[in-house]
Amino acid sequence: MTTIKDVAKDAGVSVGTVSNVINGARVGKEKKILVEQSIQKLGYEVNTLARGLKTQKTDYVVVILPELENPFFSLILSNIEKALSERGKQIVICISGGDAEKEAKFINLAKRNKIDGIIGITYSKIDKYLTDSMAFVSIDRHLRTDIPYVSNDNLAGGRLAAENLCLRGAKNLLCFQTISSLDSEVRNRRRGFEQYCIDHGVRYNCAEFSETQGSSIYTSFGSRNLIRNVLNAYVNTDVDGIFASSDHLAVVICEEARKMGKHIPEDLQVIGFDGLRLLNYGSPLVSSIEQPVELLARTCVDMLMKILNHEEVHSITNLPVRFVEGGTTKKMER
Amino acid sequence: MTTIKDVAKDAGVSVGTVSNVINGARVGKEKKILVEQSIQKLGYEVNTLARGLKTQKTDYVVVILPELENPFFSLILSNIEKALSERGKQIVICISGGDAEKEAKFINLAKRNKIDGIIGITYSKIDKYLTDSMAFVSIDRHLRTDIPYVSNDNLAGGRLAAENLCLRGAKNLLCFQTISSLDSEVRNRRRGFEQYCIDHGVRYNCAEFSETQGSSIYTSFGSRNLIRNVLNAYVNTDVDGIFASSDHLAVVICEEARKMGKHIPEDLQVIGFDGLRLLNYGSPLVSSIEQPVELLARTCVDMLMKILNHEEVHSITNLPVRFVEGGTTKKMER
DNA sequence: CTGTTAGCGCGTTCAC
DNA sequence: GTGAACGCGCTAACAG
Repeated sequence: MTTIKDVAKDAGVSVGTVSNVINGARVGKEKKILVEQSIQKLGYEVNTLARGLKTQKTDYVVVILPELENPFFSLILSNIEKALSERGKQIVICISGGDAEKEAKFINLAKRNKIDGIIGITYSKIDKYLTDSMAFVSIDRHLRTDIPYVSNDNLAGGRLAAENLCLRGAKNLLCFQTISSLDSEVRNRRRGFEQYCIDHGVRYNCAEFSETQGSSIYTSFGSRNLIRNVLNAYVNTDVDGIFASSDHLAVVICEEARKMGKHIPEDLQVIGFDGLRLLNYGSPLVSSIEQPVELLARTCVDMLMKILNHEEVHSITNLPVRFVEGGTTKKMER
Repeated sequence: MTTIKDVAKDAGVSVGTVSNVINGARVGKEKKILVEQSIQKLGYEVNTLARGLKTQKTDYVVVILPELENPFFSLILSNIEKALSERGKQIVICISGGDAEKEAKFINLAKRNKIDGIIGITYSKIDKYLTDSMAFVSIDRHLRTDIPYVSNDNLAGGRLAAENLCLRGAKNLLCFQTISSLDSEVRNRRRGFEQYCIDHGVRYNCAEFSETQGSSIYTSFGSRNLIRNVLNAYVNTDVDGIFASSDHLAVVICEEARKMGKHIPEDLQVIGFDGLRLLNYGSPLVSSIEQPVELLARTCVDMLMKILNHEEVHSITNLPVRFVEGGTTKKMER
């Protein structure tokens, strides 16, 4: 392996000068050319470990995600990757499976490895593992007062869902969500939903179920039986509009309701949350409140950059959402 | 930050002894306990940069992927992550967008950063960027004779597709694929398809289209017009069975064919490749040849570990595939 | 501008 | 079994 010393010797200058050339400091024209030639000739490349040891920085950013098989998370990762790579940062992924210990382990590793910062979407209790020294941006979750977080306008999203069900003729609504949602900003989806119903005198109920721990806690496919049971309790009442706390849940609800003989959207309208699309590109899977994933990712990354730059940052929780028509709600006249 | 020196001082031993404790070398019992206590007390953690500088290893592995928004790739990443994290490796992701330069840049970065190895699924010409010194495992692509690769049994997959179309009554088949597929092992899908047709005297055609470069080259949603044109040329012949080289393509073909008035699977049966499912968990999106993604990932990782271990490895190209029923082929009597 | 040098934190010789 | 000293490759501070 060729080092900075070899280059210095070959170019007939000192290592300091070589270092200056590499890092764009002012260097005399001729020496600079000499050094560049030697670098070319020897095929020299900086050893970022040595550099990091000195500077305590690595240009790595850890992204913590509960899952990758859930398209919503891979979509977020994809967008974060774009924004981060534009900033010259590389991404180390941590797939936590919702396991707080694994998250903690990774945060520790990140510290040891002198990772520049962390962007995390986490629903477990990791507050105590976070040292003040780490640059951390949270998504959809308020972790600690000193940790900024970014989320869409969940309150407006919930309201929007209720409103769109009502506009399409639903009279008796149901808010259907997972327990784990209760922990995070996501709970505001329900709040917004309830607000609208109360403000407009709409009949409504709220149902929730706890997802089974394990392989696919964020997918709602593992908990199909639970969902079926909850749904059973409502399907034969005159509930005619359901707001599900995620598209995953909405898809399963639609499937199960159809099995129970319901026609969607004629008998029962369903609105999900996230705005997922077929293969991430095609048509919406269900009618939904769409999250601005790209903006969300970009906002997180900007925020992290500011922190690394020692600028002051504040949480942002009002990223705009919108209703998208996906075939599980009735068409509206214009 | 507390260093190994601090621990040594606190424990009243030398740094060498502390190092030995950390790395499990033989150390006197009492001193060992002393050191461990100090480590606890001071909250000491090894600086992996300093260690890496010395050992030239980092426990990082780069995974190169064309895209993340394509569920097939995120599924692969998910499975690779599982296998790799079991081995104590961390993952740095490189999303290339099919850009050879970006891939090259990352391979270089990996070298500079003393990354342990690379697992890559790449369709561009990166042969020349690969230095012999890097541990590299390729997926679905034969890059160079000295670089091992892993792929499923594409030949059998193609045959299986043709066979299943025929078993379900299709008489005039069409193999529909993208140009970019031609470059890699994926081309064997067509070969297998043709083999079966020739062996069994089945009428068949092959159509291909070149995907537009850009944002979503692997998704087949950007190239909808092209697909439509190709399809148009065949849809009014008596073609009644299509084998698409990916599920993405199959989905678009189905949509477009339906728009053209075809009923699927009655008038036209379609089989894709990959075995993607709704939201990665639900029912198959289309009838398809399913890839053993988990096995594929595990095989890659095992192979990489062997390389790092200086064991000899050989390419594996016969991972088993199977047909999955997804509603775009007719039901078969049993 | 340029060269010299002192660490960054750790692993690894050797002597003992 | 233990400790002192050296070097991994680089940056930054300083002196010239």
